[in-house]
Amino acid sequence: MRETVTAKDVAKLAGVSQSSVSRVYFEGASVSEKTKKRVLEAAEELGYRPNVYARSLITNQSNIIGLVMKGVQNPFYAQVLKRFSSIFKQHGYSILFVYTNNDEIQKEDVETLLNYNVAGVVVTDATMSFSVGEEFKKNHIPLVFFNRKLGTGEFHSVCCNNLSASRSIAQYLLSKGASELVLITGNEHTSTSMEREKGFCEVLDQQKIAYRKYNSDYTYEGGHQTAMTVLEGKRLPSAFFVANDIMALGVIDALRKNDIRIPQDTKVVGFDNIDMASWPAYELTTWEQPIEEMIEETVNYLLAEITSYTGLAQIIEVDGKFVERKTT
Amino acid sequence: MRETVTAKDVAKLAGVSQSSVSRVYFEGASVSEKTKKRVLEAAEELGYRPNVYARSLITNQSNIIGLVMKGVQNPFYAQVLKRFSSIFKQHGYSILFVYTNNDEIQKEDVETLLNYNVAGVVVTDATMSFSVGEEFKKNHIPLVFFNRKLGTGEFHSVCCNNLSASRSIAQYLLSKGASELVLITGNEHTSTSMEREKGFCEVLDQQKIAYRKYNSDYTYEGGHQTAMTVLEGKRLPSAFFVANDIMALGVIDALRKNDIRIPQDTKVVGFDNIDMASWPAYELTTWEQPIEEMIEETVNYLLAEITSYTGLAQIIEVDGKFVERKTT
DNA sequence: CTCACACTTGCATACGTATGCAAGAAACTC
DNA sequence: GAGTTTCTTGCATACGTATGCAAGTGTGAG
Repeated sequence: MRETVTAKDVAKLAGVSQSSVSRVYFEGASVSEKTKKRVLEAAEELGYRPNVYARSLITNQSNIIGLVMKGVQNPFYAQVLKRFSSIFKQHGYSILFVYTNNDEIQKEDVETLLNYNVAGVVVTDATMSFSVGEEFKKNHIPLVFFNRKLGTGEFHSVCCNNLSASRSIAQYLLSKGASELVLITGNEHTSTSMEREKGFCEVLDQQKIAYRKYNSDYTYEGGHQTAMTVLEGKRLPSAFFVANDIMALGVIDALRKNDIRIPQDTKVVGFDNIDMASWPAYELTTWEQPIEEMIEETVNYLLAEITSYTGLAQIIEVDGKFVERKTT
Repeated sequence: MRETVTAKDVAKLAGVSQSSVSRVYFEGASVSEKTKKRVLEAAEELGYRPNVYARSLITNQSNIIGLVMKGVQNPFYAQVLKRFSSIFKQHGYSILFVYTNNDEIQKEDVETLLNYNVAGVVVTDATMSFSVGEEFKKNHIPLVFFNRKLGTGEFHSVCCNNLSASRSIAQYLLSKGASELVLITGNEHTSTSMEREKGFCEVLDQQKIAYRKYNSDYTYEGGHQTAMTVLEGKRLPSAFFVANDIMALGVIDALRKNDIRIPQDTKVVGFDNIDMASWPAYELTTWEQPIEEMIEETVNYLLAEITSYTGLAQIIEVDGKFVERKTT
């Protein structure tokens, strides 16, 4: 039923050995131009494609990048997915997409990645235990935490400089005369949430400005719900700092539902600068994460580690920039 | 560096043959409970995981589903991605995510899918040439067009009943007293766009209602831009039918920018019922595509075809339902 | 022409698993 | 207990490729 064309078939047609066929398709092997040409012609005629499984079996390598993601529905990560897929394809890698329901990456997911002997792994918004990270290290599989950190430098990580960003945001809000603030964080176990909280609160504490903190979950619904809860309290805060944009949109809609005018009655600042933040319906002031730069850093590191594994980890923080719009 | 534990190692420790180990991990092979237990214990102790590449090499099968997608940034497809990943994982399949930049799926992408000998393929919003579809058929790889059609029944397809849906929408708008309409389509080469146009226009033609048609691209920016173009004309249409929600949001924002009140001055109807359609900022009237049902149909077909390939194709159309909100 | 060297090629084998076959063990029938 | 059937197991081999090794080819220097 399925006529598999093997290197042997091509060899026969081209009048060479199977080894030579193999060498034609193997980067860096030594073949003469003449046989290369003959092999390629024969391959073309037969419709030969090297069998990735046989190849991976023997080389113990693959051209697959594992991409672990949870919040696909957050436009920020949708864009991240798109860019990673696009760039890795250019470099000849395919994407094994691993969706994690739970916050923490499951053992099952890790096994999948190990089973396919992925060339590298990008973990985006899923959290991961230390031991799982070690598992990859043990297998010499390069790993990057994208927009997350784990531990204290044991693993490679590419992030926005959340600390300085959230400090800037706090200072900006204070300069606008905000007096009583509300902070809405994302999943409290994530480094991004903790850092954005830390930088923000540091400044406020220092200036002895009162603030309330609410914990949410990085989703629109979460932001919306949390804002509703905030509004149950008597006092309307003078500004909201929301740990990501999609939650911020939920907050804005909740405020509007309560006929609270933005930015007159209160202000809202998000984080990410997703496309929607610039939509006329929201015009959200936010902090732009430099996605392209972050992705480039991630890809470069992974490709380098794939070529020659060192296991050296570094925490790379890129700045991004403040984007002022109409919610402040 | 990488200590690979093989079935042979497990066999030695368990005091059985490699074949027996293999049989323990192979669905449906005959092994006694006793040896099964011993093998599993030995495997546990050594940390054995069957090598997928060796397995695929010999069985000529894989546990990979290829998912081809373009508009990841459209929340509709983000949700589709999430659901497919989740469900296929439950059935023991991994997802090879293939992002296509171009409208049409590239030869390169097809080769990737064939190289990995995917168990099945789901093509969502990418268009595909007939010959490419035949390629999969030739290799007995089940293929589903999700929310798209190709040809006239040669390939399996799961769609919303676009024709009847868009007819209903037209009738609804007429019942609301709309007199001069605007239709904004998506990518004009896609079956969804053509069908939604056809159903809509059929009704209008029949009733001799005037309408203008504009071609756009299924994105927010496209919808926004197209609406701006529409508004350059002198007459404001009494209603817009926009071929998907994300474009419709762009249309709404464009209308608002021009101080046009919805639904008083004009009305807007979308298609998909993405989460954002229900957000207070938009409250978009739309047609709900029954994602869960469509996904279930797709998965069932694929799983059945994977178990036993027939190559029989069917066009499955599910109804969905009208969701009336505040833009009409 | 000889020798040394670089380059190219084929042979044989290995990667880790699945599976047909035959033999052995076990269970069951009469 | 003998005969029959079912279940279980090990042996050997195959899947399609990469690669060490040795042999072959060609090139250039002297």
